[in-house]
Amino acid sequence: MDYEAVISSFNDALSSGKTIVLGFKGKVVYSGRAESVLQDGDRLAIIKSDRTLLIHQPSGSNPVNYMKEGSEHHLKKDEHNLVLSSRNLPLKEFMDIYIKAVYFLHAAPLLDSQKLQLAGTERDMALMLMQNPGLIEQGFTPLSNEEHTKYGFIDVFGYDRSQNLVVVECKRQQADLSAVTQLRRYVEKIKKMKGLARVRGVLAAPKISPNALAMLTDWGFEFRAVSPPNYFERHSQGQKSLEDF
Amino acid sequence: MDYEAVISSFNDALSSGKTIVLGFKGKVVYSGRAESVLQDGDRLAIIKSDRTLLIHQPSGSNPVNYMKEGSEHHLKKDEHNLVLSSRNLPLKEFMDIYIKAVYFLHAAPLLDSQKLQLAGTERDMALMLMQNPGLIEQGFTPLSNEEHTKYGFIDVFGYDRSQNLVVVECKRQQADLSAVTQLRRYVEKIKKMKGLARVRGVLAAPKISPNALAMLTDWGFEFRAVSPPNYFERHSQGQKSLEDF
DNA sequence: GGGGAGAGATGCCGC
DNA sequence: GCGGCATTTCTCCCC
Repeated sequence: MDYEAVISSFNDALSSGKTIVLGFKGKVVYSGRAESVLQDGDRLAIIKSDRTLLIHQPSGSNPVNYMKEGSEHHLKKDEHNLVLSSRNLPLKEFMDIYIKAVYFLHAAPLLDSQKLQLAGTERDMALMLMQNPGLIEQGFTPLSNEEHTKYGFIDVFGYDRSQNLVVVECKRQQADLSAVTQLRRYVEKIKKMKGLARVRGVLAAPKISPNALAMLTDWGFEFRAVSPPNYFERHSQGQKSLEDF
Repeated sequence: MDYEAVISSFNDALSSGKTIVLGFKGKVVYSGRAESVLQDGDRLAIIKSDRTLLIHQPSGSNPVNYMKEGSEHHLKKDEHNLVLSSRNLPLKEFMDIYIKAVYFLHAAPLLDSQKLQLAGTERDMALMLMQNPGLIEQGFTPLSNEEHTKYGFIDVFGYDRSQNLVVVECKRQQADLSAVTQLRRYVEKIKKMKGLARVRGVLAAPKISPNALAMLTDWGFEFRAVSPPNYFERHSQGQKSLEDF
């Protein structure tokens, strides 16, 4: 591929805010929050309209290297090869890509103002428990959302039927040791703030790891098997599908 | 763009394990671990040789939607549009992309056997402290790696000059509340395993948040300002650069 | 802008 | 495969 033509197309695309996709063979060197070298291989470079740079290998879901939004990119010829230099001065991050071959270069002015609508998060799970407190236990009475925030980042917070305070920590997937220590931290915070000797801690998650369960029971806390709400599962039998949104 | 030609190119690329890049306008619907809808917009779809699918919007560093390695992908015509259906039956995940326009389609047989060489990780920081125990304090004696692993995932572990056990937790960036609770968990584990009343806990990080510092001192632990080793900074004044590797 | 915490987290290593 | 944990985590929310 003609390097002059590549540089020309690249600069044109960059200045007009197009999204650029480059298939190349080369080496990637990064220096910033850490340091890395990735020896020659075939990769995909993507420069977005916000000047984010992603380097993707032909497998795996994460980029092997990247530069954050607002970075500067310069493509230039260096002896026999192309070099793509990216820098982000405010973040003190630098990347150099030594390009040995260009397989393809494509640029298009992509426009997208949409945001992802997501259901089934931990927040949805907490809302579900506020609306169905019986999923924690009979007689559980959640406090309002206002009061909830007053005590910090506690997912669900309320009283059991004996007027004991209950702190509920939700996890949308299997709860681990850090979920237990997080719950413990919240319970201790409430005890201290309220001057109470007894505050119950409940961990609500679809499942829990054995070690986490051991630590949970050691600390006198409880586990409730609860899964996050799933819009599709709740509505699919009733004719409606996600696609209708 | 001719849809028949697109489908033909796509199927050919997919069956031969090429990496595919598709610039398109359309809607993305996902159902699996959660549920999501993303209304019409211009995006990039990437299918890697391991059949990972990434959907990227024209800004931001993370994919807005994705399907994991090993998913199946089928592109077909549906009335006036194209539909890319992806499914991963073992993971019970599904995605449908309703394509209103194809801006470009490119496929190339990318080959890459290299792994990223990364320096400046938390593990590197722990090794640095093992080799320079004075960074923790004078008289600190780390135990060997074998003994270290015996007690679990503790970063650095040793004795101070008064033969007190010291547990060191490293963070490569600012330490937060969860770093303190993690340290606390390790200290308690060692106390229990060894039957000791006193075990020191040290948090080594470049900095620490105010609340984390408060909790740390509440628990009688200590903070040491230590930054992860940075290969480039250590060698740049001595002529050598990362690029030489 | 910083702190705190979730994420459809992903990826790595160890058992 | 699961468990435990780091990540150049990234992203969002809220102060």
